[in-house]
Amino acid sequence: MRVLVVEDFAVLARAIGTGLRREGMAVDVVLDGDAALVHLDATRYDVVVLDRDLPGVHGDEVCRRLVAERAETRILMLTAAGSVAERVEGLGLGADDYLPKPFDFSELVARVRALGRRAVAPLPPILTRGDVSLDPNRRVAFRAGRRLDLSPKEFALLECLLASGDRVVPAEELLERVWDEAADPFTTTVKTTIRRLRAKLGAPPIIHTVREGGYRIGGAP
Amino acid sequence: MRVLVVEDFAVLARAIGTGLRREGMAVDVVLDGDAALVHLDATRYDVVVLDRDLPGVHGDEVCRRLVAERAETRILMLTAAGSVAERVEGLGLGADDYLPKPFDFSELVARVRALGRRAVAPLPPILTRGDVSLDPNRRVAFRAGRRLDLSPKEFALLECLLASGDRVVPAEELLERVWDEAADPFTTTVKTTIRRLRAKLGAPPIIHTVREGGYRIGGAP
DNA sequence: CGGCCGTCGACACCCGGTTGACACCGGCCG
DNA sequence: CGGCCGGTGTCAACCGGGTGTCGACGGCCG
Repeated sequence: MRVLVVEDFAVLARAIGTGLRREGMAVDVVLDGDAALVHLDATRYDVVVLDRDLPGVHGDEVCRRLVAERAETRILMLTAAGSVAERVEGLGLGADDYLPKPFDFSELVARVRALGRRAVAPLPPILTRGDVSLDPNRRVAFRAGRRLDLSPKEFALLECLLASGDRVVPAEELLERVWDEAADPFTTTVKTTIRRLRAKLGAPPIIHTVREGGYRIGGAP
Repeated sequence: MRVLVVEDFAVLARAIGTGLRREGMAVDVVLDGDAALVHLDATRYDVVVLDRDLPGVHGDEVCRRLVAERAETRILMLTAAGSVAERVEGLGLGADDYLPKPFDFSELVARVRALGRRAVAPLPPILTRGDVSLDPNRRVAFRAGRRLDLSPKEFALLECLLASGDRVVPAEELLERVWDEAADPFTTTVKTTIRRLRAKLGAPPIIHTVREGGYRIGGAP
């Protein structure tokens, strides 16, 4: 885990740096806001430990820039006085956590580590087939990087096809899985929805029809 | 956060219930061990406030069952006498914390909240998504640096959405987590509260609606 | 004790996307 | 050549979700 420590009080900065290194982190230490910005431009950090009161560029400003440009970097802000007002301000700037001085070193370690853990993306259970992908949790689907705007039925249909791999799914099964109600077996709604889904998926065609069999997504035509 | 209060002294039980609700928690109250077991089978609670001396099934027994079956639920045990021996016993049964009667109500709140935080994960205390941030401990929330003045329900709803990351949260799940079991499934309170929350969050919209799916906060529209 | 205010949940209503039926077309295959 | 399966165009009804409003409840303060 890469950590940047921004703290103008040199003794404290050094202590934090060596302490975090002893915990197995890769730590850079800088003493003012300007140096912080230079380092932040050059390197991707997982966590920034940021003193609020800095000479030169103020900690708040560093924080603001960081939030705007590097959404993936987590910020632990150190504030001098433990006043509620100050904490509130730091929060409003987009810091992910704050720690009032003086603090216990073990607490700093725990919080930096917690932030680092959050930095790594959680497991994404995403269905993919060719250039089509679908995230059931976020309820979004993409084709070739472009986001698809799907209605609920279209989404469920696509999800069902993707979940079936390259198997041919009979229309009757789709009806049963997507329209879980008492499905009128003579309905034309599956083919209608397939049509609209195809239109939104665009070219080249990726939902193939197997005559008398059903539908299959991706793979060979 | 969902809390179950198990306390046979009805006046105290009621008081604890309303007090915790005022703190924004979804609270169910039962008066004996049998009812507790029924509720615990039916619902997933984050924290159980458990009186040790219960008519019917004893608190210790409830605790034992709970530890065995629901590792993710935290237990705060209330005991009459504050003897060390009792405390040791309670903890030995797997309770996560212990509070001797009589107790100060603010301490109860603090401990329940601490347990609730621990229940999810050792997540950093501040939830952030885009330019919205929220501190569950201090009960404050911000958008773009401006403090939001939220009612308890609005706060709990926002907290729940933020804690769910970019997952789509079904309205039914929100109802279950933010409101308590008196929840009539046909209620319109979720959409009403969502509306008021949106109004307070202001522009640009950050709570997205997924038709037939639920609500999702932040990320792409 | 009484009135004021914030909260919260219920209706009633509105709106626009979604959906599914119908009619028709076109091509593959017997 | 004709039947049949599946694609297409169109359209009206529907439904899910947003909005305005009101009344109940409870806390707080005079």
